[in-house]
Amino acid sequence: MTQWPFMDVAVTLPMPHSFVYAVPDYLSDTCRPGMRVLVPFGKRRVTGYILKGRKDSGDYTAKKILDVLDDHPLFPENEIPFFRWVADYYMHPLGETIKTALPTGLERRDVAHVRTTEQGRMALDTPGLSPVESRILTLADTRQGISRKQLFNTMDSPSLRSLLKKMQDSGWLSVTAVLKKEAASARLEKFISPGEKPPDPAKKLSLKRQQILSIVAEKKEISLTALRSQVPTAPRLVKLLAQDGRVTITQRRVCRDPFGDPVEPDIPPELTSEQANAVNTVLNHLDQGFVPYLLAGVTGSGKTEIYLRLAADAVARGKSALVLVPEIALISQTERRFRARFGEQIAVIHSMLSQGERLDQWHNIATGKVSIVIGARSAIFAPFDNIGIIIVDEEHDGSYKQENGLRYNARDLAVVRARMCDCPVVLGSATPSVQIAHNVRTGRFQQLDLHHRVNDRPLPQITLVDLKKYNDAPPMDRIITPELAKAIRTCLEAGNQALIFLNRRGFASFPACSACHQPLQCRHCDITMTLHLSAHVYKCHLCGFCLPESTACPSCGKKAVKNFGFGTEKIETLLKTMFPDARLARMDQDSTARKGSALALLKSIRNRTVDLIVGTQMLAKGHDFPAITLVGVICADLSMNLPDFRAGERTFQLLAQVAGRAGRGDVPGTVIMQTYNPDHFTIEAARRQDVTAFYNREIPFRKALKYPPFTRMILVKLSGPEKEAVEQAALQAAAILLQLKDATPEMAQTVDILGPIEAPIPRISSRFRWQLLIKSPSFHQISVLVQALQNHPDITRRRTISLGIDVDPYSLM
DNA sequence: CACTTTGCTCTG
DNA sequence: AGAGCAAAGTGA
Repeated sequence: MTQWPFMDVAVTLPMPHSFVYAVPDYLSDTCRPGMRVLVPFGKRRVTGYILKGRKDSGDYTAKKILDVLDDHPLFPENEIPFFRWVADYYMHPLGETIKTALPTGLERRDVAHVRTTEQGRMALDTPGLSPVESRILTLADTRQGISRKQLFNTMDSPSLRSLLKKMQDSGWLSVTAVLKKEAASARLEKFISPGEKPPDPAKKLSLKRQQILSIVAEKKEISLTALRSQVPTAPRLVKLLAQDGRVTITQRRVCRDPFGDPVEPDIPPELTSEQANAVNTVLNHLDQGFVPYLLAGVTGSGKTEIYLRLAADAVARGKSALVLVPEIALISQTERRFRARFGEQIAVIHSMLSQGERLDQWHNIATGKVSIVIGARSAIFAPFDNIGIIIVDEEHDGSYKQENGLRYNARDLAVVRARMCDCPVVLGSATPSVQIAHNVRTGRFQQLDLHHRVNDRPLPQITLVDLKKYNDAPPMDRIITPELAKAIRTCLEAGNQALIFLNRRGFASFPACSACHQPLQCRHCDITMTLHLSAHVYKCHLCGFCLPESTACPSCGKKAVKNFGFGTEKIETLLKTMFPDARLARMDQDSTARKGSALALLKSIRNRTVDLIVGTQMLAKGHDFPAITLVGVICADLSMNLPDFRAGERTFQLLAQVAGRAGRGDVPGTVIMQTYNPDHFTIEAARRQDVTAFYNREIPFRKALKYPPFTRMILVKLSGPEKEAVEQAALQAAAILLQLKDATPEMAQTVDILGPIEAPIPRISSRFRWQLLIKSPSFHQISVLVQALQNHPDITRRRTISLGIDVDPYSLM
């Protein structure tokens, strides 16, 4: 291997370009692209990623790499162009893009710490000390001191900077750089194997030692942890035995296993003719390299089996397969089926893994131990160097879009990465997004169809119930109408399961004061809080702020808060009184917060230890529960009136998906959908589960209003702690954009700048929010425009205002 | 004038 | 991002 004297390094800081570092001799054998390094950067040390070697340092005097933090690259060299593409497209610094792609907790950097000196401790007694000063001296009086940043956060005194300087100058405080360690690291374990020396009969061994030797002799090799479970004092004894040469101790990296109980291997079922067709179409066009497919298959048509076959084929070709799935709950199900087929050949990546588990999965991928990955959105960055196919299940799902930091869309990146790897990409959905359906119509995607459910099971019958006719009915009938109640009863009496869907968690979604008529607002955000009865609090769903159940109205001080509105918790209580004999479960963010509880709930549904399940959208998508014959939708219109051009699309998809949970077993399914808008085309299309009808209505609307897929958009979000400053910045940003736009006649024609407007939620976590929407049929135009804005001195200068750039926004909130 | 506060540059 | 420094404020 060529040894380079210098390296291009991307540091984990918001820097647009990479930096050159010198490789010290003692590291020249270890440094390779894809590894993390600790490098000096200005006055401190930060983590960087080696991009490539170079023979000279250019015009720079390169500083030396201080340390190499990996013994194996975290990503293959051929993934770097992909990272560059992502950084470029989403206008995010390269180093931070790579950091987002990698498992969390791998960063090391210097953090400035402030510590009280002996002199400072004595100064505490001096009179005339300001309360701020004594507070600092107290806070910083620990072994490590307190990080400068934390100090700035805890005390918002404006002149803190100069005060600290003064206190440092008088010798009360010392400032040191403390190297922050990785939060996640490899787990090392000791393994014991028989030693070189033959057992010495002259030397008498204790019973315990003999026991250890016999275990080790029998097992050939055993981990110290396993040995300790048999002989508690093993750690000490083993060390002594090793000194005598009777055992050998080796330390090795071990994998923290996130998999639960083993899965029985399955027998691949025979494909339906439709399934076989789809599989063969993809396989017959492998020689064409990159081909994007939309696998449009109705709910229950057996898309997963197609994924399994395609992945198997990729592995047989000596390549790897990347499978993206929207959420953890779904991963568990897909993971089971993949493990049943492929055994231990798979890795999983999702948010319910611990940092260490995620690192180990990543390591298994990067070192080629596995060739299939199943994961949520971030798995699109899996460090494979030889991808044979990329699959995106439930392509339409919004959870593929990351909504903070690097705002990427994993579904879109799947297509980009497939193009770079020159391999097919299959996006599957029963309710394809308007975007992808449009790509099929314009010939950019190939469509694979599954019109029939497996075993020709019928799609469920969907009945709409008009909620308007219950406007004057008792409250109970307005939430669970007599039609729905009757259907649940019939379902339960037949011994089947029913799923009740409401896309809103909590007990009461609209607490308001009966004295002053003000809704109960969050202190930090401009939204109404939600009552969570089981936790006895009102909770803000945006920032997590809580008020006790017994709170007085914040605006008038009277204890007169009444709980209007309803969520899943309330439905659960209602159903409990209506069907006291039914075994009831609720599945939403609150009931699945604990690790493993989501899995336990899904298991109880599959094992039929519950009859009636209330849930939010985490239950609506993708699951296969054969015993569910009834799906009840409490309110079909909830997501429809959001200020977002995709509200209709989302509503349609959600309703069609949730309906698809019914009738996946031998008994045909029924769906009762309660709605205030039974005549709306979105609801009507969902009732008939008619994707085409929905598009035919939706497409002209998108075209007329110049929305995607007919336009490209970038949403520019500005936020900051001061209302006026944010507004000023937004107006200025708009002026800059407008000027740039008008300077180019072509842009003046085609680019639309909407806003600036105050965001639909004007304040979240005490930050005020404004936004601008930039539209044009040409992505290049808006990209150039926003990049110019991002680099504009008037914008970069304002340090209290943060600029968020959302390319291809999914939500306009 | 002494001392803050703020803006700007630079980091290999 | 964060550190250092120069320039602009601020109050006598």
